[in-house]
Order: sequence, then C-alpha cells, then structure tokens
Amino acid sequence: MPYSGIEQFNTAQRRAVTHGDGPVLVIAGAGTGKTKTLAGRVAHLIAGGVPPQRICLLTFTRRAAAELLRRAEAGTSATGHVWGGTFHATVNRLLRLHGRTLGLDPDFTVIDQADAADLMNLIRVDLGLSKTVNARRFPGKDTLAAIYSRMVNSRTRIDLVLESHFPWCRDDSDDIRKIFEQYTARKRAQGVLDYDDLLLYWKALCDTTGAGELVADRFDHILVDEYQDTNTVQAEILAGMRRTRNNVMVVGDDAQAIYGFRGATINNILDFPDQFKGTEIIRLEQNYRSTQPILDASNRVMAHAARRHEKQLVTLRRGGERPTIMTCLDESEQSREVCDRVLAHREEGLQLKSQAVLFRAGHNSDQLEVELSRRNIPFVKYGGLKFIEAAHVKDMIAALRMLENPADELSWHRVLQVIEGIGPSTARRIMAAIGVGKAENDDQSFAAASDGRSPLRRLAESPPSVPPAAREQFKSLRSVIADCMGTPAPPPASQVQRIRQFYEKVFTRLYDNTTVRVRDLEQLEQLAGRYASRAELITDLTLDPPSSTQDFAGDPLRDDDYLILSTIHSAKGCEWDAVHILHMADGVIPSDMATGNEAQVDEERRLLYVAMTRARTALHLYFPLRYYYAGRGMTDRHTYAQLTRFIPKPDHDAYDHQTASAAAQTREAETPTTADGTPLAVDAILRELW
DNA sequence: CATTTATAAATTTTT
DNA sequence: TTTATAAATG
Repeated sequence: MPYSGIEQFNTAQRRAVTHGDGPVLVIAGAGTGKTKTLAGRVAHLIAGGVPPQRICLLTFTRRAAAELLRRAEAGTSATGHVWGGTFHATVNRLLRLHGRTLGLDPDFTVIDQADAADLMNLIRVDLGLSKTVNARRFPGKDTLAAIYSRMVNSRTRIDLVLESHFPWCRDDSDDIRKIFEQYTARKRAQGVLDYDDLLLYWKALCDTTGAGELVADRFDHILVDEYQDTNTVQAEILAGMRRTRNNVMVVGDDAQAIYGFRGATINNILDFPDQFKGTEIIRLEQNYRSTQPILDASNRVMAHAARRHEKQLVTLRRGGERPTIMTCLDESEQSREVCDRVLAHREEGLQLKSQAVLFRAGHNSDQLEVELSRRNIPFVKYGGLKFIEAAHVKDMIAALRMLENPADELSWHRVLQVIEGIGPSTARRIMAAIGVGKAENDDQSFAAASDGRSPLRRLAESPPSVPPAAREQFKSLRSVIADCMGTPAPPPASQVQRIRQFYEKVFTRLYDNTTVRVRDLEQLEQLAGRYASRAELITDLTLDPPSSTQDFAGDPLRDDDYLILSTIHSAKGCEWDAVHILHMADGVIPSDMATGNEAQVDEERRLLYVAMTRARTALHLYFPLRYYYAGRGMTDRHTYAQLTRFIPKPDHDAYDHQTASAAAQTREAETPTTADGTPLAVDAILRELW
C-alpha cells in the first residue's frame, strides 16, 4: 500500500521518503523540510508494511523525537511502538534487556554530567589533588568531566585531547590519568553508568558475538537525525548495528555542526558513503522557511568559512525585509530595545510564541529577563538553569538513587551530609562502616565491613555511631530508608513524599527560600505518580529531565502566550517568525574562549548561522557598544566592543543598520557640537549612574 | 578533630 | 552562583 500523502513533498524530499532498501545520506540545509521528510519516511515505511517496533529513530533530543513521531502518526494509523529517542535513552532500554551478556547488572543506575563531575571531585579530594600548590589550582571538576568526555567520545588519547583543547592542563596529565583510572574503577564496581558509558556499552554490545546480532536484528530500519552532531562512538555504533542489514538513513547538514565540544565530528557525514557502500546521496536545498534577505545574510556569514560548504540555499519566499543590526549603548539598552521590538511585532499580529530571543550562553539573557519581568512580558527559557540542576532536586534524586543502588557512593555522600553535624569525613566513616564506596577497592578495610550484608541492611541492623548533634536526624533518615524499602515497596510517589517530609525539616537550615524548594519537590512527587517503578523514574529524570518547572503538565503558563528565550544550541531544529539575537559582539560570538584555533572559530560561525536561519520573516541582531567589567560594587569601568568578526564591513549592505536612542546621543556627545566646545556629555554621565 | 561560617575567586554550549 | 581556604566553634 503506497503512502498516501506523497504529493506534499518536492522531488528531492520524495526520493528520501520513498527510498527502498540500502543506505541513504540526506544533506538537508536549514529550513528545507528535514523533519517533515523524516516523519514522512517513517510513515512511508509503516504504510509499506514495516512493523513500527522494527524501526529505530535516533534523534538529538527527546523533544525532537516526540515531534517527529507526532508528525509521522498523522500520516498513518499505528506508530505507537517505533523505537524513538536519543542514542542515550535508546541504549538504556537495550541494556536493560541485553546488558547481562556484557556482565552488566541490568539494575545499573545512570548519572548525568554533573554527577560525573561530582564523582571526579570526590576522587580528587581522596587523592589530595584539590589543594592549591604554588598559586596553581588543579583543574576543576567540570573541566575534568569535560576532558574525560571529549576523550571518550572522540576516542582520542588523553595527551592529544589536553594538547589541543585543554592546553593549560598539560602539566597535570599524570594526575588526571590517576583520577580517570579511579573514576572508571569505582563506576564499574558500583553499577553506575555515565552518559559516555552508555554509548560505549552500546558499542561493546554490538561487538559481542551473539548479542550483537540479536540487537542489530531488532531493527529493519535505522534513521538518524542531526548526523552532523554525532561523535565517533556513535558512528561506530551505527556501523555495528548495520553489519548485516544495511537499511539506514542519516540526515544532517555540515553547515550546522555545533557540537564539536562534545566530540562530534563532521567526518561522520563525510565518510558515510565510504562506510556504507552504495549510499545514495540526496540534497535538500529548497528552503521553505526564510525570506530571501534573511537567507542572503546567512549565506554570506558562511561564505567566509575556512572550509567551504557546497550549497547556497534558495527560497521561494520573495520580498521581505533585510535583517537589522541594532547598535545599542550597552546591555541595558539592548534589553529595552528587545522588549520594544517584541511588543511592536506583537502589535503587528505576531504572537509572543512565534518570536524567540537567542544568545550564545545561558547567562547572556540575565538582564533581559529582569526587564521582561519588569514589563510583565511572560517568557520561558530553554537551555538555561535547569530544574534538575537545583541543589534541592539533586538531593531528592540522590536519595532515590541511593535506595535503588545502595552501592552508589556519590549518592550516599550527598545524602548523609544533608544532616546537621555530618560533614565530609563523618560521611566517609559511615560509608566505610556499611561498606559503600572506596572500601570496595581497598581489600584491607573492606574485609572488615564485608559480611555479605547489603549497605542498607547494615545501616538498619548495626548503625554506625554519629556525633550527638546528628543523632536525631540520622535516626529519622534511617526510618525513611526503612519505610521506602518495605515489602512490598511503596509506589515511587509515596517514596518521594516520604523523603520530602524528611528534607523539609533539613532545608530550612541548608537553604533560603525553603517554600519554593519544597513546592518543587511536591511537583516532583506528582511527576512520580506517573511511574510504576522507582528505577524508571530515576532514569527518566537523568536522561530526559524536565527542562524547567514549567515542563510539568498543568502549569497555567502552558496555555498562555509567552516569549521563547533560548541558547542557540537549544534552538537547533526550531523556527520562529521573528528572531532576536543578542550580543553580536566579538568576544561573545565568537566566544573569547573559542578563538584558540580556526576550527573553533568556524564552529562559532556555524553557531551564528544556525541562529540566523531560525527566522522566518524578521531577524534582528543587537549589538551593545559597551561592556562593563563584571564585579561587585559600583563601577562604571567599561570597554568598547567590536561587532562580531562574522559580519565584516563588505557584508554590511545585507543589513539595515539602526542605532538605539541612547547610543545615538552618546555618539553625538563624543563629537562635541556646542559653541564653546564644552562636551555635552552631562546627560550621558548622569545616565551611566543609573 | 570535624563542622560550620566567612571570605575571596572564577570563564560556554549539552545527551 | 559555586568553591577553596582560613578562622571560629563545638
């Protein structure tokens, strides 16, 4: 039975949708209907008789997967069981089924990057590497996690990674190696997997005789979205999954590769035809999203890239305004201008929801958020500070994970220290006494604590002594654990509730604005109500966390109109009628931290390209002239910024240049025009005081 | 001796 | 906003 909606696709899209067997590489420029094509492909396969559960659709984010499946469903009747999601979420499911063949306990728990960093830090302290020596500090935990992740994901030797991306850590390579050794050993011993492990285990699974074929044969078709942002391990996984069957479609755009920092490599796209013999290459170059002036400006940004990109997108959308570059005096004027323009667009009939403000780094929108709140303009921020990163949420997840996986050193370490009177060393002592953590590797002291009982039983039956101040709370923690471990175990929501009650007493001492935090945990409790098992709840919270409290169903804001604020990275794959891009200053874009080599600068350039090509009809770039030195206290010391190097003089005719009022006035003030030559900068001086 | 409190310093993007 | 060190406290 042919797929019915085929007439809605152009020729190239149709080739992709109706492609038969064998490998396909789809090069899909920005706004060329990539999502629609992928969804159509899935619908076509199902209509052609492929059982949905034999299709695996790998996407970059969970949001992308949900959107794709929603659209695919619109084309057919039954798509409920397509395996869709991120690489990480997919392998999580696979490992619960097949992990045992790798010697992996299927009850493993997963830690995110922040947890990984915390574990690194734990080891760093153990090894005595956390101290400052000769005014030099050992790399921080986030740096360590970043080095490790890049090393694994690009499968590059540590020396090379340090040399090319973390040159300031070169001298510490021996100690870094020691930390990594311990890190992997402890994870292994404790049944804990980090994000990178998930991918490695998938690859290992593919390489295992028997299990490898079994897993690969689950799927008739594998489709991968955003292939330009996959890393070496992911490419190896794909190869491993397609050793015998070669039905595979990858979709991507080399001009939109923006995840190099995560080990992604453009070689995956370039080498795909070599890796899979007989690959058909399809190019989608017809843009349906943006007006011509917006595309012109975007194409010219890319034209200066060191590595040339073959395609120049063309659009059918004639007419339209040139993008504007709005020069502002400083960041606060930028915030006011953005608000003014957003509201002006709304007057013209564009909903707030169809507009977005994009920026390089999460904190770039801080001032704007204040201004938006002041003017009562509702907004939702993507990719900023996340729900899951809040300390009190981490506390809750640590407690749940400790119950689920009592060997998990990291969680015990966190939970125990919540109690007044228990700090790092008492926590360590307790953990050693019940047989958690480092003791596992240290046969001497472990032998003393090792009597075959689990840490939880030991805690219940022979509790270690604690300082007097901690006794009461320690007792109540033990009773929480007992309640949650009862048989049958209470449902996840009840466990969350029980833990929350314990934390409520503790939070007043630890944090301020306790009420807000407790409310967050109440929402978490509601979320837990949708889960039958604690394991599933924990995994979802780690692999697919609610991006903010607004993500919870039933939030009144959901139905309202609100402006989107997003980092450029998180805006990937999205589109809006009007797009506002903040901080077009050199040093922000490209980021000062990413100008080390040409490859890094090029990635920043692609980042700007991605941001600009999100716009359908209106594109506004904002450029603050002045940047004040960050620091506390009142200081008006500032530097003057340069417009981003990605828009050089010869390209200025692609934009409409405007100057915000205060900036214009300052410009006048800097060229004295009064008769007596007195600078008329009084107003400007006063203004700077605000 | 261990914990808590206070103070000074630091750099981005995310599954 | 987090994080290492020093001083204060139990």
